Formats: sequence, C-alpha cells, structure tokens
Amino acid sequence: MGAVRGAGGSGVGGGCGRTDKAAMPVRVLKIIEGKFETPLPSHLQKEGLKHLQEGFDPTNKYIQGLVILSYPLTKLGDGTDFFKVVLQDLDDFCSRINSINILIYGKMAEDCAKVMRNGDTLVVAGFKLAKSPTAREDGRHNCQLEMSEEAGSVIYIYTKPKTTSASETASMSVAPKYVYTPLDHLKDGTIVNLYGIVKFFKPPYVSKGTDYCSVVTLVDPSNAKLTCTLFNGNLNSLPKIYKVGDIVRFHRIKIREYNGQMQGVTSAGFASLTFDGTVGAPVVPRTSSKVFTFMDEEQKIIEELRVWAASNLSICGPAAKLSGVQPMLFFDLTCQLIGKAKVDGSSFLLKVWDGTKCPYPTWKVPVEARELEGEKLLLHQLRNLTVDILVYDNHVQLAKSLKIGSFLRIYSIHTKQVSSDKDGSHIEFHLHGGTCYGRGIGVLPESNPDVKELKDFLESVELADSQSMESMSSVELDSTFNNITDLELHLQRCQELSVTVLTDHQDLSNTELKTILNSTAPQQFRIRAKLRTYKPQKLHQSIKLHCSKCNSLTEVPDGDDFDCILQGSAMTSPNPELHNTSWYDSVMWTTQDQKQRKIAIHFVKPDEMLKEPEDTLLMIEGGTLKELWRLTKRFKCVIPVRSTEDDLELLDLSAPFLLQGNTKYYGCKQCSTPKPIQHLSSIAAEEQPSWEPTEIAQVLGIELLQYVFIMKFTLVDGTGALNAYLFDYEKFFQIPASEILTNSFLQQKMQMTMNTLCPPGRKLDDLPWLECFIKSYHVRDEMKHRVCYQIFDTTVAEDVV
DNA sequence: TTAGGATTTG
Repeated sequence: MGAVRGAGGSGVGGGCGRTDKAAMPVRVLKIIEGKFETPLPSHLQKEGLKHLQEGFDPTNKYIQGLVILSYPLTKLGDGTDFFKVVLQDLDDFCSRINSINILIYGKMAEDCAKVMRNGDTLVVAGFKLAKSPTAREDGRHNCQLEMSEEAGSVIYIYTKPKTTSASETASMSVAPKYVYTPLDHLKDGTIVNLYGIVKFFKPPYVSKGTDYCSVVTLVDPSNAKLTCTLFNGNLNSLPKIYKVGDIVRFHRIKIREYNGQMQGVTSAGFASLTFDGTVGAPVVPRTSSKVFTFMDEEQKIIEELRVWAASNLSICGPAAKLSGVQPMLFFDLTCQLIGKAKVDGSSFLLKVWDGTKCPYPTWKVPVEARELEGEKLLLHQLRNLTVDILVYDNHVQLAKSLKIGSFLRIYSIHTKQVSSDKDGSHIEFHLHGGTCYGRGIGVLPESNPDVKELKDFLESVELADSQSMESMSSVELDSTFNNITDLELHLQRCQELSVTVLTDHQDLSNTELKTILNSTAPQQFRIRAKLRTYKPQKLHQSIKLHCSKCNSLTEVPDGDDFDCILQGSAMTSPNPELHNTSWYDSVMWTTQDQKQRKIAIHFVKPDEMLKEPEDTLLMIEGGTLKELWRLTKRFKCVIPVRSTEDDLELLDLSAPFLLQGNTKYYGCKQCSTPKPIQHLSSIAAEEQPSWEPTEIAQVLGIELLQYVFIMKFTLVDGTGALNAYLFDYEKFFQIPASEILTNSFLQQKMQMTMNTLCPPGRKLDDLPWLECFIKSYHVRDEMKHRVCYQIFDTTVAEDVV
C-alpha cells in the first residue's frame, strides 16, 4: 500500500462552515488582501522544489507555487482525461530549476481544466513523485508530480476574486479529502489521520489526573503497530471500541516517539470513528461527533480492512458465555446488570446474567440487604442464572455509576476456583484492580448487535428454565464435562482433517477465496477455509419456514400466537349439524369450569374396523394448546378446525394446520388456497392411510412450508474472507430442521457440531479446516446489486458428530 | 497532568 491514500485536511472545510458531504479533491479558494481565505490543515508541511528527489516521502507535505503554463485538456489512449500544468516555486525564484510539471489524470483533470487559470496559486498534496522523462528538453525539475482522485490527491486553487465567478467558487468550494497515513509511515512530531484495526484496547477508565484514559493498539495492512494513549475529560469523546477487531479512524492524532517506538496521543481536535470489524456487517460509524466526513470511499476502506483482518489477524471467535466458563482463566463477558451493592471501601459487587447457566456452583458475595440495589423479585427469580462479580479498586468508581438493567461488557474477569468445606468447591468471579490486559468495564448501547442478540436470548429464557436447571442431576452435569473433553479430542483431530466433507465434486481442486471474490457470478467452487464466525449464534434462531413455491422465508410462529388463534376459534361453538358423517365420528362435551367451553372431536374413520389410536387422525374444535399437545401424544395426527354453517374449516394459516408428534406443520399464506375439510375423506377412504403431511396438505389445498436452517458463515482462508449462506433442510447437519425446535438432544448435537466447526474463543490458527462446495449468484433489489454465496453438496464429517 | 498494554493474589 502506498504512503498516501487520500489527501487534504480538515481545517479548510471547517473554516468554510460547509458540510463535508460533497467533498471534492479540487477546491477553489480566494486570496483576500494577499492572504489565503482559510488556513491550510495544520498537519501539512510546506516543501520546496529543491528538496524533491526520488524516494521523497510526500506524506503530510504540500507544494505551493504559481501556475505559469497550462496545456489544453486532452484524452489519453484509454480515454482518461489528462491535464498538464507547470508550477513555479516563487519562494525559490533564484534557483536554476524552479518549475515542475504536474500531470493530472481523470476527473480531477477535467475539474482543474475548468477553473484553473495562469497566475493562480496552487497548493498540491497527496501527489505521487516520479522521474520526469522530459526534464532534459524542458529544463524543469527532474521529477514530476502525478495526481488523480483515485490516488487521493488534492489541489487547492487560490484565485484572485475577479478571475473566478461566484458560481464557480460555489460549485468548487467543498471540503478536501483527508490524507490517511499507513502505520509504517508515521513520523515523530507529526499530526496525522489514520485507520487501524484494534489489536488491543483498554476501555476508558478514570485516570489519576483529571481525564478518562483509553489505551488502544492498532495494526494495519502495513503490519506496523501503533499504541495510542488517549485522554479526554468526556468519556463520550473517546473511541467507542467494544472489542478487539473493531476498526477505527482517527483524525488529528499526534505522533511522538516514546521508548524507541512511535506512540499516538490525543491532540487538540482529535476525533474518532469506530466500526464493527466483522466482514459483511453494516458499516455504521460510532462517534460522539455531530459532524463528520464519511462517504463511499471510507466505506470501501473499512470493507477492505475487514477482509484483510479476517484473513490475517488472529482475533478470537465468539465470546464466552457463563455456560462455558472454566476455572482459572480470564475472559470477557457480555451481560446485563441486574443488581449492585457496596461491599467495602475497595470492592463493589455487580450481579449480572447472560441467560446461560454456569456449570459450576458459583460464589455468592454476602452483602447487607439494604446495600443491594436492583429489582428484588427479578433478583430472586434469576438467582440461579445470576453470578456475582466482585470489582476492585479503580473499577469501583465506574461500577457504582452503572445503571441497573444496562448491558455491559466486562473485560478480563478472573475465574477462581475455591475449595470450601461447605459446598466442596465453587467459582469466584473477580475484576481485579488495575487495567492490565484491558481489564475494565464497558457499557454497551442497546443498538450494539451483541446486545440485540443477548436481549433476544434473555427474552427467550423462561424463568421456568432456571428452575429445571436447578434440578439437573449430577449425572447430567458430569456428562456435560465429558463432552468438553470429547470436544478437545475432536478438535485435535480437526486440526489436520476437514470437519466437513463434500458429497460430490471430489475431483475438483480448491479455489482461493480471493479468486472467488474477484470472479464473476454465477459459478461453483470447491474451497478449503476456516469458519471464523457464524450467525445466528443462538442456533434456534437459524430455523425458518421455507415455501418452495414462492421461495419466501418466514419466522416460525411462537406458541403464544397459536394459543391466541385457538382461543379466538373457541368463541365459535361447534355446529352439531356437522357431526357424525360418513367419514368421521364426533363427540362433544362442555367443560365444567366457569367458561363452559364446548369441545368437539371428530375421529376420521379409516374403515369400519377402528384402528389403533396411534394410526388415527382427528380434528378438534374448541381445544386449548395444552389439550392439543396431549392429544398429539396419543393420536397420529391432530388438525385444529372450526365450524362454519355448512362445513368444518381450517383455522387461520398463522396457526399450524396439522400437528404430528412434536412437529407443527404450517402452510404458506400466500400460496395456499384451503379447500373444504371434506377433501380429507379421499385419504380416509384409502385402505391403509399413511397420513403423510405432504399428502394431507395437498388434498386440503395447502402449500406446505418446510423447516430449514438458514445461517451465515464467514469463511476465511488466508487470501480473503467471504460470507456464505447455509440453506439446509437436513443434509449439512444430518439433523432434520423440522425436529430441532422440539428436541433438546438434537439441539445439543447441533451446538456440539458448531462448537467443533468454530470453537469458541480460539484463534484463527487453531480453527479447523472446512471443505465446502459453494456457488455464487446474483441478488438484485431496487438499489443494489450484490453477489452472494451459498454452501451446497457439503456435510459435516461423520466422526465430528 | 493523566499513561506509556503485557493479569490478582482481595
């Protein structure tokens, strides 16, 4: 990567009071009473022509001079606009060589040709220096300056007011681009703009002086490293970094040498943007600045840095959960604060949860009841899912200020196993004093994707779950731990072999991800890559309903919706005229409670000889969710219906039209045209009806929705990173998507599989390889056109699950 | 000014 990515500075744009939105690299300014209308950015330093020679580093340097000659705008052989001007260095008038050729390409050439006049003063930055092939003939400098918008060059044109019309000034007077310095080009004593990927950080903490302090170590594709020490009295003005791998853009950071290394420190006017570093995540800057430049080019830089980071840096995978804690280690926890209490002068208690259960007995810190803040009922209900974290010394002040209910990331919590006579042994959670290894507490905003995911999960955790966890037997607990050991064995095996195998195309050779990213779609490729991360992390969220007719995907409705529909239909009493027909027998009764609810059950007759109940299909009117579930345990199929004047009919298609075993079958609202229930009689008339859901759906005019796993895999292979979708009914995981929501064994199996494919907390080097077959395809909507990738003909290796 | 990465020992 070159020394200059963009050019310009902020001082000029700010001085004009214009927004940054329409930034252009060519800018016309006035000279008023012999002075520049607005000052140049302070980090730019003037350089005389005599210092220009091959190997000169143009970072943060500008050349100033007078336009003494300009050539007509022409086009090069490839159609690129080209404009050449000659600049004279007025400060160096006596020198023999005091003029230099400037070659301007592309749109910048066109823009300059329009407004530039002989006699204008130019300031140019972000140029490339090259040997001038015409130096001998024209007697000018033996170097030339090459400039283009693509190279990030910037040109300020200072005109005398009379030479440029007001309209031209208005159209060209916009903020210039910024110069971003790669981390291997930093020089002592400069103030620069830069991009970097967070390799390490200390969340803002209270310093011993007057300010908050945050320490951030950055890396970039130049492979250089920069540690920045940032101070600000306002917590909000420090970068909003939430995890290693986030990407930052710093403006006006001062570079100094400290202990033989470059160091970044806050300077006046320091500003930062922070971005999620995940490939494919939305590019949304986090900042406290009200006004900042951010355009397509910046977006592109972020996307490039993400891809570079994904395949070149070892950043840990999914964060730890309480269910995955091990004794004697340090980890970061994303959690919600539900209680806090003063313990003594140097320590403070935080009670937090993340919806999962710590597999070990945990320490409860004794505190005086009157010191405990938080909702008492909630603290009681969640007592088995909450852990006590004792924070010490410098963290106490920040901990005290935290709001109950807020979402936190607590960095570098220490788990300590302590034996005691009372309960054998338990785990203690400590946030020790100091800020080593980034130890500290960060408050996450509700908009943070990890918080959104956590909130969804916490909402799905029913309080009853914590009760059943309480009764988990020691045998079950033991098996959990055995699984961890088994997992380790699996992981060793997976270092060499692939954890996935192809079910076809074995003869094809692998293609690097970089090649795939640069290829046109549609195509198919065999790849060998690592699963860096995946979404959703909560695996139950990966299950959707798919209509193969209209290709729509919908969420699986939850039990509450079904309950509502059932309650609604129970308002209509069964119509006795529809009872006992040629193909079903009916029974009806009234509940004894106050509601006096009427329930009717219609048993479909396969033939005169009544079969076993487990082969029977029944239709029910007026039943509750609980009653339906009870019936599914005994009978093969249950169809909830309601009476109309002349037939039974299916309920709203938001409800399942059929229940079989533990599975609810849904119909597509768009593609189904429900037929009268009467049509079921054709199946009933068969000698031995199998009551297959597909067959039932067909005769009832229902387009059956299929359960499917939809996941997004971020794959890396050292050459690039790409997101590939997994769309799987059963083949990849060898688990039917239709059964996973109701089968805890299968859920556990799937979680184990994902833990093997993408072991939590592992570095990139330690992730196993996956062999996959992927295809690229086009996705177009009104605004954008993208290429997407999908995994197919791939399955998890047999010995992995 | 502060901290300047590189785990506490409660």
